[in-house]
Amino acid sequence: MSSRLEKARQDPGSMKAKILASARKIFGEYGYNDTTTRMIAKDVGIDISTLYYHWGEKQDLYEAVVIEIGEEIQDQLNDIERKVSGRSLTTRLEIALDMMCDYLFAHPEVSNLFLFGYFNKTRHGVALDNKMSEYIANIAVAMDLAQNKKKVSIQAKARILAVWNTVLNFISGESFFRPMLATSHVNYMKVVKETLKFILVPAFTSEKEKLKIE
Amino acid sequence: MSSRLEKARQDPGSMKAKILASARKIFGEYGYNDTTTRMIAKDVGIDISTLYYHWGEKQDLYEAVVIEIGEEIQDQLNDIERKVSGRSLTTRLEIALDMMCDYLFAHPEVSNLFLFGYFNKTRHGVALDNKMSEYIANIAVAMDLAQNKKKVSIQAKARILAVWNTVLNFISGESFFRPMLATSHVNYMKVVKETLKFILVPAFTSEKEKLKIE
DNA sequence: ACTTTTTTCCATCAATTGATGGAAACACAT
DNA sequence: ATGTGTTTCCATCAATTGATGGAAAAAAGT
Repeated sequence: MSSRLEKARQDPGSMKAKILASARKIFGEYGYNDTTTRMIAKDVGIDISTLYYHWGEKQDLYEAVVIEIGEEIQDQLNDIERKVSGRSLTTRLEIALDMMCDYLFAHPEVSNLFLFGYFNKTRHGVALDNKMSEYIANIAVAMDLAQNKKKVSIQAKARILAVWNTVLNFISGESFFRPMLATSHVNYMKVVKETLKFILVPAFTSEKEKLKIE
Repeated sequence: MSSRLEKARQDPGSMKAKILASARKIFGEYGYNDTTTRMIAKDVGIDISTLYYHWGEKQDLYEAVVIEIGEEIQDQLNDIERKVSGRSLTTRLEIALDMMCDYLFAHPEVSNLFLFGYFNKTRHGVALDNKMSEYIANIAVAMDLAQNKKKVSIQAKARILAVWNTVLNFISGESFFRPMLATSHVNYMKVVKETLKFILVPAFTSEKEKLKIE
């Protein structure tokens, strides 16, 4: 299935790639179980047997989507790490939150698929679990919560998870939260960024001082 | 359907009530679409037509579950408000987080159903949306983020949402997060509480000082 | 003991869904 | 043009699922 994904990447105009793109969109909107192969096929404009011809089982197609997104996240984290290196902790946090928000708001299916993966009891092949631990370790080091990728305390991990989730929730929950806030999409993005900084920056910057004591 | 719920409440030993209890469990575990009426019936130990005899459509049963949980949350918030009144902001936050965590860890299906409701594009009748705005306004006042229930700023609302989501995520995501933290259930609960306080208390207590300036 | 009402289960339906076989349509080299 | 391999679609299957009709069983009323 990894080779299938590679082929789709090699030729973005190929039917394989088109199907993958639609699959990503639909899976991201409805989750694995609520997405039917017919929905994806209709979105591409093909018969479902054509979809099966190119991708085989529904599961394989889903896994390809998950893998693709996993790599995208990794790229994004690398980008962020490059941009924030050398800055102060507060600035690092602010830039990281801004960049992550921009990316996720532009690709809302990503946060949806993450959250679907978290809370679904019924597992569908490869989840994002695998890479998750790695991401967390990297972020912990980048945010000065750990000196060594190998040795990240449980507290540090939990804090990263809290941050990560808070971001994902605001993106995925927009259709639910925005009516409550009675505001536009553009202003919602602004408020989300503000709120994230408001909540997260104090915690981690005052922790910096606590660390000196320890 | 409200009268149906009332009947179930009147006699907790009734078949109606047993079905409701099982429905709450199963819906909370798998979400609306991934729960079949057969799963619930099997959990109760009855035939599915018995279930339909008592509750009618699947949707009605689901709505009854949502209503029940909504009322439970309201009670819980009232409890909290009673206990924290008069305390300092920091203490209020700490007590509120502790109590909410205790309740949600004891009833994990509650946070699951909340999150399912947030992110599902396919709506299933009554969601928890309605009460949500009310809850937020109440919490905002209780946490000194607003003077008046009627006038809660968009920033205040967003902050409450962030806190609320962070809590829900840790509860619902336990099966996903705990392996990453490689710890026991009991210790997970402890770490979650610590993490929530770590992240949330500084944000809101330093805001308190900012407010004096404004 | 008898009706009458309520409750439970068996059998079944129609719609949806993941998946496949096989025929047609297409592409392309010779 | 002919043959070969690829791609696409139509028809269909088996399993699942929400839902119902009707008969049996249980409870309640007289």
